[in-house]
Amino acid sequence: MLKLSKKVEYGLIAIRHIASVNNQISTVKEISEKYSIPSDVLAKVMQKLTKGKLITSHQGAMGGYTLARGADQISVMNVISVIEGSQMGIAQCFSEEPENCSIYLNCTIKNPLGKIQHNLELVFNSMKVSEIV
Amino acid sequence: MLKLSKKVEYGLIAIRHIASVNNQISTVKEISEKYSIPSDVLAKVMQKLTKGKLITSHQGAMGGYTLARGADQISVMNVISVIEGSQMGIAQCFSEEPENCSIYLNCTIKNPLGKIQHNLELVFNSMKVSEIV
DNA sequence: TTAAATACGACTTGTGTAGTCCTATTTCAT
DNA sequence: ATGAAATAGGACTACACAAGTCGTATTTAA
Ligand code: SF4
Ligand code: SF4
Repeated sequence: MLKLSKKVEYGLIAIRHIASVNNQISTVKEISEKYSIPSDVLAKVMQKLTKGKLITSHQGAMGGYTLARGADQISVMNVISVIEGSQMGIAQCFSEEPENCSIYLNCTIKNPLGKIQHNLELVFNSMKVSEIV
Repeated sequence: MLKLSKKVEYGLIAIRHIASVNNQISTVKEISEKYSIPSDVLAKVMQKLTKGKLITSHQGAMGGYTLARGADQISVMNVISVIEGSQMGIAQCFSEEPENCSIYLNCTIKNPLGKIQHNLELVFNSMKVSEIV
């Protein structure tokens, strides 16, 4: 609970790695071996990051990945959103239809939790990959 | 991912409720009906909050629960810790033995994630139940 | 003595996480 | 052309956790 998924961690490690080698093209094999990450899992993470336009893929032999923008313009929140495929929500009613929560109408904590949600967004948005290198 | 559990939400709703009726004794039945919470689930949540000394139980007929301290001295973090039974950790290495993570030695993001962890703790610690009433 | 309440363990069901396996496609280099 | 190196992506398994249900024991006021 309240834990980042391994996929997100792998994504952060990979992006930070590419930034650390000055945005030179990097492969899944290279990264997975260097950080002991299962290559199949990392491969799918990279594909999601590509679809999310955080990195750019270069297919074929001698291919790999490079960053799609500066490391100072990629936040932890960006990585979370792209990999999870949805907005981060501290409670059900923030990430899906509020009506899905059977308690919604009687709920007395959604507003205060909204404040917490907002503060968490500030934290994740303000931490950029460039600070991690 | 990064979502509070229903147990925690139920705990917050219950504690807020007791505070809202000026710390008068309140029963599981009363709270579960008022907020449409499954009573069995709420019952176990209340037992955990009791063991965690956030609320006090009064057994037997005419029994129920009251707060064990002022609503301004119960934080959202307190509720999370007591109900989850462990410290909140944004990554495995913050809530259990770091060695459990097979990547730990090669991990390049644990320090930056530590900063995020610290900021999240600030957010959850600063929000008190008294602000929710 | 009875009824109302908490205490607590066992169980089921559903969802999500992490990882594996297999195949297709793209592209560079020979 | 061909083969090797790389990304693309679907199908599947194993496991852990979340949420809820059920049954029973214990406590205590009236
Ligand atoms: S409505 Fe209340 S209970 Fe339902 S998800 Fe939002 S916060 Fe949680
Ligand atoms: S060590 Fe790195 S990868 Fe392992 S849990 Fe901590 S942060 Fe996540």
